[in-house]
Amino acid sequence: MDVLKSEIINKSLSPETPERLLEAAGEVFAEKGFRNATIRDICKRAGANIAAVNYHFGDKEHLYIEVIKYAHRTLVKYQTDLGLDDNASAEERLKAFIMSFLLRIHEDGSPAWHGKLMLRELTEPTRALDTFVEDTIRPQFNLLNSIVKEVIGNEATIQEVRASSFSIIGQCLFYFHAMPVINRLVPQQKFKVKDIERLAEHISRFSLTALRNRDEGEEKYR
Amino acid sequence: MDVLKSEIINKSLSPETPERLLEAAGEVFAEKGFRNATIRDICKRAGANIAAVNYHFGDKEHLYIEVIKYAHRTLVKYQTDLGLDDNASAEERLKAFIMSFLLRIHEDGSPAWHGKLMLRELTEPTRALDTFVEDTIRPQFNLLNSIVKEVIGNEATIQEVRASSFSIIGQCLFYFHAMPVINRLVPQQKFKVKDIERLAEHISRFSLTALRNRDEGEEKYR
DNA sequence: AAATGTATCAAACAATTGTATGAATGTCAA
DNA sequence: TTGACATTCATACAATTGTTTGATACATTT
Repeated sequence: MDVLKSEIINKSLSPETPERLLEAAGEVFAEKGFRNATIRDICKRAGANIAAVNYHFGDKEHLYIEVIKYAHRTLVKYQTDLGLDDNASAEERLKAFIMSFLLRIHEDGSPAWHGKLMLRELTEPTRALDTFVEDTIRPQFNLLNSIVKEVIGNEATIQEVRASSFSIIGQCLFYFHAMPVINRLVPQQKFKVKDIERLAEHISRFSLTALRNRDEGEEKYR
Repeated sequence: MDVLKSEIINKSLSPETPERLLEAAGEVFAEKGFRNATIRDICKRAGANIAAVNYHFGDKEHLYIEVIKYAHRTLVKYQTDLGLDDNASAEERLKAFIMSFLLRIHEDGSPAWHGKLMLRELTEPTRALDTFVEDTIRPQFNLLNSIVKEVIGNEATIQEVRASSFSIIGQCLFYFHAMPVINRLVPQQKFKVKDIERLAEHISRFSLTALRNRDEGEEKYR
């Protein structure tokens, strides 16, 4: 409603329904997956008619593609502002990266479905994954790689850097993928913002000590 | 009704069709998920009639439950024999654990669908997850915890031990969850048995150095 | 006011789904 | 053989799905 004023300048007069459809479809797709999501459910949540999807987006698949784009659009807003100064050390930047990663994935706030949808694309990829990897994931991966390389030192091979990055991402993603199992294994553990911070602390410590003492492991195992 | 009775009493008479159904259903469920899997597809792969599922298992949901049990039955066979002697060090046991974990998850052999099905249960749990956690996952988790505690030392709190175990499992699971993304990020990387071994080597090194130098991280961050 | 084009609506369509049914086939004991 | 039983088969059914259609309401322009 607030943004309606600025949007009116553009072409058509009804920007509301498509946006409501995108938001509702995002929730449903994230929750049920592409095929289990029904157009009727989406339209019902959006307060729109059953024919609205076909009218505004053509068909279900095109709606999904637009949802992915929509999610990507709002995700890039989040991931830029880490709030750390330019001359921060690699260690600090790594910790900020992990914290940001965890928060972005674990948000219970308004755009909660973005993360779930991303997870679905990771696990059961659709045609949308290719552009998703190139536009969203690879930049993040490159950023993490550069941080890791700086912590390890310049003697690290690209393979070692990548493997270490995967180790870090894997630790973060675990708390997202395996949530139902975690809740059953350790029922008393909660995941409020405070706990996420503690989690980021642990992963940072774990990873940083592993990276800094890499030479020790090397001489031990080579 | 009499379906269950007959299934129990003389299973020696016609063990073929139910078993073929379980095997085919395992593949399809793992590949498509519960709701996207069609009975027609399952029966077709099993070389059985469309009515076979309803006859032998009642309905689709009971078939799924039996598939989970069936998968669990064959999984426990794999996970016991790690092939390490009794007086092995904690470090060696950790490495063996990781290697076994990765191999079990990454097998391209005959029972390839067990892992995928497990992943589906992790991500989108059904009623079968509860018993699955208690019977299969928790014992493994306890085993890993004991190993980690031995590496760190007795001064470690239970929370630290658990978090470290999660860090290790997370690294392993990542190469299972995010495979489509990994293939796009690093297309040249292959995952033959040889590569799995190298992977286990990396995760072991990464985790062991993190665990052994835990005190360093502590004084740095506390 | 009339005309035009856009958006929404209820209803119906064809395809696919899980499930049920009754006949046909096979098996084995009496 | 006959008869009882378990199994398999083709077919049908009801429910749900994505999609289409034609009528209707609304806003802007002529």
